[in-house]
Amino acid sequence: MTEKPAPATQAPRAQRADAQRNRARILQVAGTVVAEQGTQASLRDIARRAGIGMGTLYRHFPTRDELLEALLSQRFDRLTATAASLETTHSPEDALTEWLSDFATGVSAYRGLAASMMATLEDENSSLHASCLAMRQAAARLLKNAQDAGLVRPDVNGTDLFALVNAIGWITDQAPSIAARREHLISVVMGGLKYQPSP
Amino acid sequence: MTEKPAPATQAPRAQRADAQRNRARILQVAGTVVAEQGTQASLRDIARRAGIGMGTLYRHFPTRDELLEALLSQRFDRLTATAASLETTHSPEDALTEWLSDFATGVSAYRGLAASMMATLEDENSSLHASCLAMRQAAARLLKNAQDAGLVRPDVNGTDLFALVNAIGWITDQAPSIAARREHLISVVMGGLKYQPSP
DNA sequence: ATGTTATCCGGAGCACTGTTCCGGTTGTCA
DNA sequence: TGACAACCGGAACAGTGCTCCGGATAACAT
Repeated sequence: MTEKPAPATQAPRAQRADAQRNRARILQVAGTVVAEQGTQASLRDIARRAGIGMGTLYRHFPTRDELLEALLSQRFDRLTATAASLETTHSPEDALTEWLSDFATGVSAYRGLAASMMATLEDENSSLHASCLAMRQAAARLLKNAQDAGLVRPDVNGTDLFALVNAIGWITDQAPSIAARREHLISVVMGGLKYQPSP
Repeated sequence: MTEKPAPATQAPRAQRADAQRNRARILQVAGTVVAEQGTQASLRDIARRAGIGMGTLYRHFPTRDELLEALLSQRFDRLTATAASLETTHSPEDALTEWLSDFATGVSAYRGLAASMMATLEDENSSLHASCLAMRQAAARLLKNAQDAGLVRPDVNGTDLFALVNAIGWITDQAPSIAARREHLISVVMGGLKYQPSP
């Protein structure tokens, strides 16, 4: 067998400067294009407008999800942190209400974002899956607090909550006339979450 | 001006037999394929499996919506009739509840159906738009009856209702784990519709 | 039975998509 | 200064929706 002459832990070369430049440029352009066209934006278009080739884009982000993840991870992390913060500073009811409103606003940042998140819910290989999980768990804590305080139906779980809010997020980027009623629709669903003793 | 020598109302030739055969075959195959792949099924695939060319398919159904409309119109009409019937035979609350459950079942018939309906909500040129409208209006009547009886929040309109049910329909074909909780999610939203006096 | 012709058929073609692959270039380190 | 791994960019492939048109043919008139 031919052994490597190099040391056991072969240190990989540092990332080249042009690679760093390209990655940054891709992210910058992708932010613009996704804001324009939604999460289903043409990858070829992103590459073209960034002045690079398809190969370059795919090497940096082998998957659309990985590109989205790079664009959205800060947003997710912020929402996770906000949940933890609200948990200590607000009442269970206010914390949940406020966080959901915050989340719903974020979902509307990019058209198609709700669909992208749902698509990766059960795909553990997706990058978005990982970054969503922490956020979902943080939200589930807020939910549980509200349930323990008797303010929310006990038969709703974290996945239900996530699904409902994403459903609202999705429906509101189907038609402008519905987007205008987003807050209203959220209030209806929130009312449905509230605990209702059987008559 | 050159007048037509033919009679004033020039009778068009009868539709050819092969055209009728092809149309029927397209509908049959489209039903199968859409059941398999959802409303975004490949039109080329439908044509191929029907043993016809793309031109034939597009002449019979110039738009995907027109094909869907042909597949779904009976379903829509039935839901409209059901609404009218329930209005006379059931209490306002039961009528609304039962109809929504019926509608929600229908939305799950084809994957992507909720998205297709929403996409044509504001596109008056779409065939689905027309066939949906009567159904939506019938549903709006049920809603109004329930509101007049003080059973549903008065600030919900027919579009809100349609949006909410479609949102549930959409979310349930995003992931199997959520589809399993469809009835549950519907009950939460229904709870939110119920009138809640301010505390 | 035969001829005319409107109607219909089917696929080639266009512009687009996501994704893979590879020959040539270039930055980096010895 | 060289060597070479890392990197670049685009060609290529298979798929999509949709349009267009030369040729086949069913329905009608004679």
